[in-house]
Amino acid sequence: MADLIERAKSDIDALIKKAVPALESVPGSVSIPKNTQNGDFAANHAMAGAKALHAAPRAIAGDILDKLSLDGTFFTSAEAAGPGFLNFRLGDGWYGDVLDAVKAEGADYGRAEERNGKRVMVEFVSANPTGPMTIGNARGGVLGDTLASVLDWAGWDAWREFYVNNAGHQVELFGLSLEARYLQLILGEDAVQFPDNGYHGDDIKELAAEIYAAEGEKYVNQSPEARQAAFIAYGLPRNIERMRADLARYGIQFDRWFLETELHESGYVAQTIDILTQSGHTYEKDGQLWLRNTDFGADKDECMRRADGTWTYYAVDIAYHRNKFVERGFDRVIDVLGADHHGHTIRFGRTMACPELGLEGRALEFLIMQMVRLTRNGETVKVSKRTGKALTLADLMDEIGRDPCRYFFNATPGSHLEFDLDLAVRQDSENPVYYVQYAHARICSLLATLAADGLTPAERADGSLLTTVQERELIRSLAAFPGEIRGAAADLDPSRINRYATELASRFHKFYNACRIRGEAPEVARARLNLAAAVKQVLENALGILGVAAPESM
RNA sequence: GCGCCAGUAGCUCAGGUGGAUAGAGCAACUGCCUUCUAAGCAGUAGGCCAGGGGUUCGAGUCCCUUCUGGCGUGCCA
Repeated sequence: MADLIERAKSDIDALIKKAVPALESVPGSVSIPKNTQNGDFAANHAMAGAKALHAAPRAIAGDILDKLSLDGTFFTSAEAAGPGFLNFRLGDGWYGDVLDAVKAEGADYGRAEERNGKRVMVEFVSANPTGPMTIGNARGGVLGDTLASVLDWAGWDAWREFYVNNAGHQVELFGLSLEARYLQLILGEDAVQFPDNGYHGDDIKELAAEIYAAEGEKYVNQSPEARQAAFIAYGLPRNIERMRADLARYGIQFDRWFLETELHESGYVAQTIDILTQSGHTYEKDGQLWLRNTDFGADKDECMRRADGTWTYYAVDIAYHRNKFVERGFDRVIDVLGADHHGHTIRFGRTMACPELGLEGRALEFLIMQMVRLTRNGETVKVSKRTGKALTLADLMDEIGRDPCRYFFNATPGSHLEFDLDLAVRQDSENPVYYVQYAHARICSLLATLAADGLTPAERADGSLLTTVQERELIRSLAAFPGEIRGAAADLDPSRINRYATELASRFHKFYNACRIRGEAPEVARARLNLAAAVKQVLENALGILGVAAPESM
């Protein structure tokens, strides 16, 4: 990977330490100043070393400058400024090198130079299969999917997994709801009471109607248990298939849909909890089995097995994570969860420390995202799958489409996200995704139009032909791409790529308005066209990570 | 009560491991298309970075505290 910003920074660090070896142990750093009048890079070594060297920062800076040699480097000047910064300015060669690197690496520009050989699982969405995907899943979907892409680009072997809770209370409720709707079709709506906590959505009614249409009244005289089991067996696969289809429209495909029932049927849950029992970390109370999670520093203990013999979610989750690490050997696991799960993540982290479980020290991380706040007319709207009033992901795809949705929901995970239902459609024109896509379409048009005039991009870049402020800032943005991917991976913040793409587009639009191509001297025109082509490439790479289309015209 | 996350322009939000004059979009106002896509660009205006202490050469950023909001503290997942 050609990360020319990183290389320039480490070059500066080395140059300074070579000039004044006493700074070798000083934690000086090189950064990019906000204001470009302060140079392209600023080093704070003189300030950081003031104490150790018992000298004023400006004096140290002067000493460094005296002994510094810039011959054969990327830099054309270095000067002391402000409280003791050393400001370095890049020469033409560096700018040309950036463009050549983009051209050389093409669709791989930004990727880590080599795979790290490690496998990371990103588990995300994992919605109950008791109804359609909702708007509540839109955020976790794009964050998880994009995070996996970012990790892949950063050198990891990324695996996308959807955990299907196809067992447990919610599924029972699903069966009861289907049963009620089915019987209501036959016996009349008033003759059958709908379960209190049942799923009220139309999708349940539709499934019940499907069953009735296919098999008639055959279930009326069966036992409730057999009937519910049959309806669950009918409904869940259909719901899962529908979720798969909805997510595919959203641009998300999983490597595996992991069924919770697998953990039950194989006896893996029992086996896992048995480890806890054998090692003395559990106790019985009122016919229930409890994990003494306080042993590991948690604020409370956790129920593992209910009095009726069924496993709790917590018990199954321990087994599932043991499966991820121990059975399947993932080096790292990242669970993308809503903020309403954060309490669980803290307590679960404690459980991981149980020595006998084999999960101690394993790299389990949580990407906690804050909730999406839905508003209408400025007021918060409460929606839930159970009441059947949730806006579905399919609705979103119909009304807004994939690209704006993926861009909109890929926002800083830690911040609340406001989604105004009234503005949902209008967001079309406001969404920055169009700003980015427009830049790409503009470049495509530019290249095509000028090719018709016989003008093609320069084969090799010459930085001395690209010297305006707009050209230089644009090239620096191109150079920043590899570092942005690394940062997004390190911070588990895929929304950084969104912001990067928006800034790159912005700098391109400024360049486009400031720098003409047609009518300029041929060398200049071809150099600028080469720059535009490089921007097109990096926009495609960034949009590819985001799962957003890069249209050739708009 | 305890725990986690947050509070930055009228609104929605950016502000790597502390750095030089806190940024962008929307909304408001002024300009720019007989030549490469105006879904664009240039400019004006808008701020006690919730309040108060502290750490140091230097704080939106780190520590303490108060206030406000969201979420959790289910044998739901």
